[in-house]
Amino acid sequence: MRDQRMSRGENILHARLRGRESGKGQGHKNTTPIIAAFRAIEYNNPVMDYLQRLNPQQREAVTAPPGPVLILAGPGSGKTRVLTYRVAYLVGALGIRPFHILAVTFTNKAAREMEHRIVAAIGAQARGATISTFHATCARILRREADHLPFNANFVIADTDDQRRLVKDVLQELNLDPKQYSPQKLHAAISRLKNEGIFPEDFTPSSYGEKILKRVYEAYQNRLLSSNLVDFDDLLLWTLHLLQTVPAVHQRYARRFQHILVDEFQDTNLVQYELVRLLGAHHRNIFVVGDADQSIYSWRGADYRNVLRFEQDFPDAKVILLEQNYRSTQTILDAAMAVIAPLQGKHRKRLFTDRGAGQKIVVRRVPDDREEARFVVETIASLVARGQARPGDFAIMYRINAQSRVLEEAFLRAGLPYRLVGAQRFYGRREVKDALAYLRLAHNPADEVSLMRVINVPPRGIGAKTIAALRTVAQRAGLAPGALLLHMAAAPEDYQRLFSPRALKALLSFARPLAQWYSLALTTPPADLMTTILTDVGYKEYLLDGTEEGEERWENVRELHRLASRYHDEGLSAFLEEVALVSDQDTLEDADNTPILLTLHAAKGLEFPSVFIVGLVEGLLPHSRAWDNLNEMDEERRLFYVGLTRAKDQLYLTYPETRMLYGYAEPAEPSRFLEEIPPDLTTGDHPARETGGYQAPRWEPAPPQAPHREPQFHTGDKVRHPRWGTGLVIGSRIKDGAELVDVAFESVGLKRLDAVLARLEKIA
DNA sequence: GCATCGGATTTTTTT
DNA sequence: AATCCGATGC
Repeated sequence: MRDQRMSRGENILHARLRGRESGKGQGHKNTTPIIAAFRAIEYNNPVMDYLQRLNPQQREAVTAPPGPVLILAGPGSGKTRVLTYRVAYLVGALGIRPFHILAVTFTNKAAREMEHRIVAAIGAQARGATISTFHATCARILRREADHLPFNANFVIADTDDQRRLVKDVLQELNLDPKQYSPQKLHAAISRLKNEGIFPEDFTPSSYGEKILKRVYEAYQNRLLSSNLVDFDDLLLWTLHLLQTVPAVHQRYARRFQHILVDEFQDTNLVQYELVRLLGAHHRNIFVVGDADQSIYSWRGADYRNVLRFEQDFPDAKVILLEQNYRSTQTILDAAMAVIAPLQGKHRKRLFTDRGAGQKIVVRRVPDDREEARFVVETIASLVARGQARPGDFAIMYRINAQSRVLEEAFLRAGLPYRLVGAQRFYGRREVKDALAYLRLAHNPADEVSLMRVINVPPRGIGAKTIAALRTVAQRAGLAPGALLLHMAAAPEDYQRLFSPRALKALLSFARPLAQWYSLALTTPPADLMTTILTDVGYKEYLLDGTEEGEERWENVRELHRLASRYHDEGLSAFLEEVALVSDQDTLEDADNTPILLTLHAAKGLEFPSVFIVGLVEGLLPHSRAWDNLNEMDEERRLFYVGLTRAKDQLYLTYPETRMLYGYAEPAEPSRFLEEIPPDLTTGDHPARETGGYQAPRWEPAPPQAPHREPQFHTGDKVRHPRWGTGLVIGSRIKDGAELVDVAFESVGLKRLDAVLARLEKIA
């Protein structure tokens, strides 16, 4: 009731506002109390100041009347700004309670940033709005509504690794040969079904392969449920199911979320679309922002056609195009447009800026990925040294994570700090996963994936045989193996007939502490619980095997402990959820002024003054997986487009003549996308520019390695270093194409330096 | 049950 | 190159 009234009030206010806007010429004749009130808001409210700073299209978007709104926003067109001010406007100008606002993004970082900016715009009155990711929002709803669901509220979120393990397990259970039915592919197929909103029982197989798929999907889903687990896709799927089948729940959330805003709308999948549509079915206050040209997640079920669907489902939607770019130079935009020109689309954009042409794009051909990395590091180092840039101005982007390695090495070698975006690096580590599995188990002993992960780590005499026996007994008892263990700890005598003495002893050695952790988990903060568990099982001693690697692993566990200690008040459940839902982008902190290494995917939504895109060769970008698939090829193109449009001022594009494949160097062709960039926009080694030159016949052995360079410095030379002053060269040699010079400085003594990086000069 | 070795297999991108 | 898997020997 109350909600209804409020939203009617909003509409009245809004109608007045619009009337006033369109009738500007009429002056201030109409001074009803409500308009007077509105003017007071206008002059006292910071939001209204900000409105002045938006361009007409942005302002139109921000102040659009409630109802369906579709914003098609080119890169750098101020889309985050529009979203942020829209929320600020809803609250500050229309008086909507934040409680009624739901803004969804794809990463926690984006959500945090939006919240931060909203608070900056309208202050503390913004508190209470739900600004979060799809997945986190759904997880919250599921926990609250667990009564209606086939799992309970302390479910744990299964990550990709868990999911893959489960599929493998299931294959074994069904006696299917994992070589014949790739777990990877089956898992992908299951995920695709889930993203389309299809539960196992809804799936009608139409071929033998699909029959198998259905069986695996069913078994997989049963395993998840019996473990009280939920995978990423389930978070969305179960929430949709809930809204569709439980009217009371649907009403509750549809009433609560009177205004829904969605960022990166082109990356929503069908289930997400349906969620939004259902939640907004009554009030229709749905404000979505997207750019079909930046759709790069179709492999994850994202469907940019949701943009079209939206237009169909809400034919009265206000559609606003944001085309002016405030980020990049025209040169960069021209290159970006050339790259996506071959794509077909309804609204082909024209990107423009008033920033001017700017610098040409630097294109660089290099012999291999190591030289490429060296080029990147040297370029950065020399620009920074000359005071022309700050280290934090640079981002280096690549197609696949494996490419980061060489880059990291180059930075390390040069002694320059860098930051790598990627959570997997940490959360994917074995020791981190082990420690988390213990915590998950203490929280939810039914979790079979976690149980199997750590039941014999460190080794405690529970091998395949014992595990099989445990599973059989558990199945007969109708319990999850973990639950059975708890019972076993309480009443070991019941199990003497069921297990061999040896197996029973081994199982009890795990079951007893498990039971303790389980009761401890209710009251103990996560970090303390972790300490207890790891001490109980002797995990530290297990890791510290005297090797350096062991030290490193233990260090990672301690890092996890530090993270856990931040959840002292929120508790274990919150910690586990947070850990499951961190995205790669979330690991990026913008403060620390160092170059950033990241995949092109992770770069979406970010911007940097200078951007390197490396590895621009066929097979990498476009990735070889896309070679025989037009849709995927288009997506590769968009991915490159996303990368290009991250740059504000300067782009560097590099392509090695070889690429590494499974540890071997293979000859590589320049990327077709690179060739499509008009050469005029570039300087350096654009592939089209070398057509006149001599080209070695392909079949001949590769030309001699990188030109063997002679040292430029010789023993006895006098040199000057920008920081250490003058010194005497006492030796020099070429290593990995770099010249390493030993210099005795008058100030600091003996140093070995890279001649280029150190900007060493000869003096007479 | 456990450690070790050799061979196969892998990688696209991520909530 | 690095990890995973299975077979082998203890």
